[in-house]
Amino acid sequence: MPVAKGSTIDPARTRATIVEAATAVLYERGLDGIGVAELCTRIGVSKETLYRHFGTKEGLVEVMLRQRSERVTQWLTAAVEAAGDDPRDQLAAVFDALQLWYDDPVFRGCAMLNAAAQHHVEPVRTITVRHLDGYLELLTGIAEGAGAANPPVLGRQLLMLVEGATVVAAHHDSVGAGEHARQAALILLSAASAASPCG
Amino acid sequence: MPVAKGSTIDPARTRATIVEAATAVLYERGLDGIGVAELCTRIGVSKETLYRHFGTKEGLVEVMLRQRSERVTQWLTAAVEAAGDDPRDQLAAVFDALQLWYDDPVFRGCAMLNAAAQHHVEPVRTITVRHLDGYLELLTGIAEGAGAANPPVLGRQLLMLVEGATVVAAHHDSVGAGEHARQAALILLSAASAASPCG
DNA sequence: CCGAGATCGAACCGATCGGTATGATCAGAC
DNA sequence: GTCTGATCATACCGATCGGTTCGATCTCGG
Repeated sequence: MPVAKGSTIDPARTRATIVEAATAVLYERGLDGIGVAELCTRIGVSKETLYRHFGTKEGLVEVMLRQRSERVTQWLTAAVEAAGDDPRDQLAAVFDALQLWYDDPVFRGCAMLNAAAQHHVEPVRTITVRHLDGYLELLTGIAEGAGAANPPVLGRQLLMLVEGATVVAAHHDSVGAGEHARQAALILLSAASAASPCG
Repeated sequence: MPVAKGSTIDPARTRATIVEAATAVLYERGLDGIGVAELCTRIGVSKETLYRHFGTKEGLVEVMLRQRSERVTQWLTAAVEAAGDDPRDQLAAVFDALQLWYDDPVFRGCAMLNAAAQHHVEPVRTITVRHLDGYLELLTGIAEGAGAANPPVLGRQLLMLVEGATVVAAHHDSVGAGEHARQAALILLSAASAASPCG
């Protein structure tokens, strides 16, 4: 049932299916936690096909990490846009979305950070840096919209809250992690937006 | 020159030396980034000796992670105690200490989190959870000392800032990460301690 | 001075790793 | 109907993995 036999119209479809399935399996087991042979079995594709599409295991990993980074960032961006124009609502939407992720039974932390923690290879590290760049841009934008005194710094502090909440949810306790981080974020936003306390 | 030949008085010394050296090498290369053979060469010890002391590679990893977790936590605790009685000074001391760590050329993020990100084995995950427990206890104590309205929640939010700052420093940019996190932490502390804003 | 035991170096083990090659099968284009 | 090429299943490759074994060497306690 997987992928399909023969040249089923579409090599691109095969490639997409591989990336899709590999993303789930590699996220669950860890990049080095499963060999190519077993990975292919789980995906339902032959090694020959996988290597023709991606060259090496590393190649597949990079493609899938890039796609995952893009999707997650777009997902968060969409949540922000759906929250309206109030920066406080936008920020709250970020952490509400994160809590939904934390509650997913398959949640295992940020795939890019997990990858960077083990694969010291340069391409993977670059993907992770770009991924955090995307988050930072989104959060700094909210900080700007709120009229923060120093949007880049506030954006970075919010990034720390996002990543910290994700780490705590993944490795300690996910219950209420998003909510607690959201409360903290809103406090920081308020403090940075008021020219002086109680102004 | 390493460890010493024959039964040099002290098997315990050999064991300690192995843990010490393995900690540095495994932190730099990643737990699965180096084989036992090369690891032994770098340490300057024979495989036979390593396996007699630790049974398996996993056994060595667990011993070294436990030791590292204890040391780091004690180091942070000492920094807090040296900062005096003012909770604000104590909290600032935490992030100042962290920034020193981030500036170390060998800094590669939290070893326990890196390990948990790849080794899905239970013992390693347990060590990581205990590690975060230790941080949380320290930070919640500061929150209590500051008379926070809800010390457990504030402690958790501070934990997120600590871990978030470490992630950002390790995988994005270490410059000023500790300082920015410290500013955010102090804002949260103020907000949680004041019964009402500007009270 | 001799035995116990800690260590070393190196050979060795089976398993698994990432990656390649082969031969057959099957779908679609022409 | 035939050719192209995407796919599969399988076998295979050398390298490396974690782990074991062995003989020699050295230190210390008695």
